[in-house]
Amino acid sequence: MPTYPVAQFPVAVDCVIFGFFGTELKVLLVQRRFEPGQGTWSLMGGFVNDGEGVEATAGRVLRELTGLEDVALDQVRTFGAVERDPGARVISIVYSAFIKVDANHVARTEHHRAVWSRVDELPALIFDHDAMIASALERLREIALSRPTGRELLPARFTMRELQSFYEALFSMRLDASNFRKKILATGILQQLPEKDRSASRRGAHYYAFDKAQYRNPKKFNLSFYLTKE
Amino acid sequence: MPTYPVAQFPVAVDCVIFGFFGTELKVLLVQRRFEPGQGTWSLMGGFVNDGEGVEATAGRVLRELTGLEDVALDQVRTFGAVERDPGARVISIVYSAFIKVDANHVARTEHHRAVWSRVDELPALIFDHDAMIASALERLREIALSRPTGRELLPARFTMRELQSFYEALFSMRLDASNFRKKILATGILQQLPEKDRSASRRGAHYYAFDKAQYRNPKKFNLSFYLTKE
DNA sequence: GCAAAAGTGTTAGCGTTACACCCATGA
DNA sequence: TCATGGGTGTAACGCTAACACTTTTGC
Repeated sequence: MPTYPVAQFPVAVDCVIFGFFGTELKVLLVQRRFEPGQGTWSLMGGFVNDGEGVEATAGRVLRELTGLEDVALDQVRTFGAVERDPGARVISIVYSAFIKVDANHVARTEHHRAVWSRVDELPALIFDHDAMIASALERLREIALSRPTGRELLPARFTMRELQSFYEALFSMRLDASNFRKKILATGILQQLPEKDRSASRRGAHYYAFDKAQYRNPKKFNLSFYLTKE
Repeated sequence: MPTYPVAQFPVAVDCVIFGFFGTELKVLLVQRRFEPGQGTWSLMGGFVNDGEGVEATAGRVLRELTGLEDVALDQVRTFGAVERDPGARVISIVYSAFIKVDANHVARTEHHRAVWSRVDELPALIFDHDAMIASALERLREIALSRPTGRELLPARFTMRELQSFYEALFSMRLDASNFRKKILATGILQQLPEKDRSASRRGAHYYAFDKAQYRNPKKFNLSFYLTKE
């Protein structure tokens, strides 16, 4: 450290938690529990503690809200404008996480009065949390074009239509089912399972799962999504 | 702010300053001026002051080192591991900047004992500054594939070969001159100037400049660089 | 048989790579 | 005139978008 005195700040971590619900991409919002802005919709956040790495803070925040452990967290961006929080100068590091929604953490999220909100229909949010979500979404889109994505958001097995719906929700575009199938199968990241889902059609749709090895290291992966209609 | 006490930390900004020298992409390194690690090679950095946005801190750091104003700064990533600086818990936000090297700031950089170092031949660096540079470089590569890049690094006018050399240095690959020319011209971001550079060939190579309007908003921009040889 | 979704096949066209070839000019 | 880098042309190929078509099966 230099010899002159150095200013110090509270450092927060805010988490953009994504979930996928059939055809809708959503983020988890909570109602802020203290002033300023108590009761306003907000991302789940927390302050970095002494002796705690910021990634660990993000993990703790996620665990508090959802009970989930060992969830991959991606650092998105840091927001450090002077006036971003009118109550105090807080520098906030945004992380994003992708979770599969199930009954286990519903009780916890309800305790925090958390709700899932569609990313394209967000309510008014506190501070710069709308920009935080926009950054996280932009990053997610970039990632989804350059490497396999969705394993953390989709159930263990899923139909081709469900996977397509995920990409359609992410990019807000309709994709051609035939071409989507060929492109995604060509990457080799999917394994076809013997079982079928018969809920949506007479014929039934094969379930797929991500191929663990190929997912990490796909031979070929250059999805380019051009919108087909709408 | 919550009712319980919240830890506070010094927050630093470290700048990865890129420069392009003919065929070599370099970063500006300084010798650290205080302990721990005084004298070790390091990125230029500074601490965020009270009432100063982190982007402003980055601007100040860059100005101190180079004298340059109004340089575009990109936030790269925040490094917040507990032990990253053994002297004190410091959370550091990394910014990158691209500058055109000229005589004006050489005096300043010399005052800081700064040197330009090739990105592929970096000396031992303090703390996690090697990871910071790696992150900045990775980001720069991503950006260069998705939108016009190089205006901040190249001189006001440049030959096609120089532009190609920039991409070759950035991606460490040789590109086919004929195809590079066609691809980059197809984006419409270049204006051919009437003057020629006769230093490298008998015939002379046209100078080009970036078209201001097209650079911001190119009609078509999907450079995909496949290496041709080596 | 029919409807409805799953899944396959085909074609035209575009964009790319690789490389041959022409151009301009100072020495 | 020749060497040198600048610049143009082009053929083969791969990939994509669009969409027609076949399959399966409960009703």
